[in-house]
Amino acid sequence: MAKGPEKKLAGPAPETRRVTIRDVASAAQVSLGTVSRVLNKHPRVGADARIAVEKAIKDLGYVPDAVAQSMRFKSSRAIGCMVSNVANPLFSSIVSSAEMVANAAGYNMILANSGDDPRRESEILSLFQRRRLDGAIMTLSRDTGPEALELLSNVSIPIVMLERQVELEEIDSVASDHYRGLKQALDYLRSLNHSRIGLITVPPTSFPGRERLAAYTDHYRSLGLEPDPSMIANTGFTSEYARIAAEKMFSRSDTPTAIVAGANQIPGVLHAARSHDIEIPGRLSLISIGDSDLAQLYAPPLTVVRWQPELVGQLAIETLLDRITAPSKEHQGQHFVQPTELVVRQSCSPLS
Amino acid sequence: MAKGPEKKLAGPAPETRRVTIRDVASAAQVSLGTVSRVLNKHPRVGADARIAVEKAIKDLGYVPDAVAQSMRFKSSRAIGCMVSNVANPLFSSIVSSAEMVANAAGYNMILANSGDDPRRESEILSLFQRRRLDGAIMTLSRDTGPEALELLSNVSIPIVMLERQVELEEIDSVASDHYRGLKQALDYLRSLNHSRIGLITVPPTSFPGRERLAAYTDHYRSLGLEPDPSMIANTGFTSEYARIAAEKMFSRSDTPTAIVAGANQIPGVLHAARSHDIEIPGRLSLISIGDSDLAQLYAPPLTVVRWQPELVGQLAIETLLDRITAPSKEHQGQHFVQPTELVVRQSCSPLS
DNA sequence: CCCTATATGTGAAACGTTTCATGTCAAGTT
DNA sequence: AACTTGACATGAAACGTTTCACATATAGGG
Repeated sequence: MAKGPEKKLAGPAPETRRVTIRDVASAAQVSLGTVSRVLNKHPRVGADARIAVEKAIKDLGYVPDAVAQSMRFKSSRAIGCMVSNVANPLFSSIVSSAEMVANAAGYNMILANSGDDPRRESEILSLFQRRRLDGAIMTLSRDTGPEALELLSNVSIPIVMLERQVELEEIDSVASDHYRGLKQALDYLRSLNHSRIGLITVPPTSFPGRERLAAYTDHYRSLGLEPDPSMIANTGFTSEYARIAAEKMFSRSDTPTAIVAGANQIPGVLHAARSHDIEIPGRLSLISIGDSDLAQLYAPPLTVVRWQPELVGQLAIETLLDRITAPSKEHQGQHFVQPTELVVRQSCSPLS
Repeated sequence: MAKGPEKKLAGPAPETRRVTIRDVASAAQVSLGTVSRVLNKHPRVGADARIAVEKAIKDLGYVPDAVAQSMRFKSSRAIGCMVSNVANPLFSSIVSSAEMVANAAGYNMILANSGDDPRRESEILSLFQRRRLDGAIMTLSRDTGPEALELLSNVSIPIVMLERQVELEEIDSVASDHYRGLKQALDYLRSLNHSRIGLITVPPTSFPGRERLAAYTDHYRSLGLEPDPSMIANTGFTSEYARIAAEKMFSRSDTPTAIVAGANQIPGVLHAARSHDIEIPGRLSLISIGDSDLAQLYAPPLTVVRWQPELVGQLAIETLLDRITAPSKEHQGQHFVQPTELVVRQSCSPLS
C-alpha cells in the first residue's frame, strides 16, 4: 500500500516529517526488516539489497532516531552527571574529562546542578531514572546518614560517586586521598615547626571533609595533643565562608601560624589575610588543597596538595561503563582512591 | 524488603520490570486511557476513578517513562549544550547558569565538549538531532565562512549561539560586547598615555576575536595610525599560546608598554612577564578581558574588562525557550549584546 | 416508555526502532 | 521427481505513552 492519498494531517506537527526506516524501505523496494539488518550490519542480507538500501539511505538523508532506539532497547546510551555546581572549577574539570571519556565510548551526558540541595538531588535522581539513563556519576551534599542511604537505595541504575563514599555495599566511588593529602600538608608544616595550624575545609558530612578532619585529629593525637576546635572551620564550603572563618582565626589572641584550606576557599583566606595585613609566608604559612592558576601565580606562589580532577572524572566513567556493560547481580562496590602530591612552592616558611 | 514472590525471570532483562501505565490500570481496575487522563489532569474523569488510580500509582510506585513520552510527543524536553570545553571557567559559568534556568523550566541539558574540532562539532550537532533535542545552545570554533553556514543550515532545531554570531537570518545569538569592551580598555590605556599596546586574543574566526580586532584597528585608525601587526597575537587561544606570544613581544626591541589579553590567556602572559623580569605595572600595564579570582588577588590586582558569563547563559536559554515554545515559520534571528564594564584595579600605570 | 443529551470510560492506533517466527525460492541430494 | 537444505526476505509484535473515535450508562424530557 503506497501512500498515495497522504492527506495533510491537521496535527500539531507542521515540521517536515522525519525520514523513517519505512520510507527507506519503500524507496529501496525492500521491507523494514531488511533495512534494519543493513543498518545493524547483520550478515544475512544479499548484496543487491544492501546496495539498494544504502543508496536509499543516502538519497533520503535518513538518520536513525535515538529516541525510538532507546525505546526499543532498555538503554538510552546516556549517563547522568549530577554535581553541586559545574561553575566550581574542580567540578568542571571532573565533568569535562568525564564527558570526553563517555563520549568516546558512545555515551552522552546529561548534566544537572544540584546546588547541594537535598531536595533537588532527589528530584534529579528520579529524573535520571525516568529518562532511563544507563548510569550516573555524582556528588552528594551529604554522603553519610540515613537520608543519603535511603536516597541511594531507591536508585536502580549504576552509580559512581565523585569524591564521596557511601556506606552501601553496591555503590562504587572514585575519590582522591584527602586523608593522606592533608597528612602530607601537616607533616610538611610540622617539619617547619608549625604546631598551631588552622584547618579550613568542607563540612564532615561529605567524604573530603571527614577525611581531612580525621587526618587533622590523628596528626595532633599522634603528637600527644588534642586538636583545638577553634582552629577547625568546617561548617561551610564557600570562599566567603572561608574569609569569615579566617578573619575569626586572625582576630584571636593565639592566631594560627599556618592555615590549610581547600582550593575553592583560598580566595577568601587571601582576602582575609590581606585585610589583616598578614604577610605570607612571613606571618602565615598557607597551603591550598587543590592546585589552580591562582595558586601558581600568586605572590608568593602557593604550596599546594595537588589532586587530579581529570583523573577522577575519567576513572569514574570507566568504572561506570564497566558496570553498565557487565552488570552483575551482587556487585561489590569498589572504592578507588587516587594519590595526592605535595607541591612545595613558596607560601610556607619555617617557624624559628 | 517486601518483594516476596518475585520470580527470577530468565529473559535478558534481569532487572525488575518497569511499572507501566498498564499495570496501574489493571491494579486500579480501569483502562489505560483513564490512567493517562488522571496523570495529565484531564477534566473528564470521575472522582472514584481518579482516587482509585492515584492509589494504584502510589502503591506500585509508578513513574512515567520519559523515553516513551519523548517518543509520543515530538519533544524530548531536553536541550543540547555544546561548548569548546567546560573546563574553561568562562564556559563553565555560562553552562552552569544555563542549566539552572533550563532545569527550572523543566528541561534537561545534554552537555558536549567539542574541543573546537569542526568534525566533532558536526558530529555533536547531528547527535543532538538524532536525540530529538528541542534546541541547543553552543559555541563554534569558526562562526564565519561557508563551512559554518553549511553546518548550521543542516540543523533543523532552534539554536542560540553563545558568544558567537553567524550570518544566518534565523539564528539567534547572545554575546558580550567585546568591541566596546576592548574599546574601554584601549581608551583607558590611552588616557594613561600608552600607545604601544599588545593585543593577545582569540583568532578572528570567532566573534570575540573579530570584534576585538576591529576595535583595536579602529582605535589606531581613529588616531591616524595603522595598527602594528607585530603587536597583535590572535592565532591561538590557550594560555600556553599566550605565553609564547607574550615572550615574543617582550624580546623585541620595541616592547609593548601595555598588553590586553583574554582571561584564559592571562596566566601565560604573567608567566612570560615573570620570566622576563618585567614588573607590573612598572614596566608593563596589563588588562584582562574577563574577571577571575586570579585577577582579583594577583599582586597587583588586575584591571579587567568584566563581562558576565552567567547572564549570557541565562539569556541564551530564555531566548531558546521562547523559540521552542513559540515556533515561527520565518524567524528573524535576534542578536543580544551584553554590556561590559571596565573595573580599574592596579595593574596599569600612566606612561610618563 | 422511548428517545436523546450528557458524562465518563474504553481500547486501538501511532510514534520509529529491532527482533523473531515465518515464508519463499532456488539449488543440491537421493 | 520429490525432498531437504540454505539463503534471504518479510512483516507482525513489542517497547510505554497519549490521543481519539466510540461505547456505555445515567438521567432528563416528551
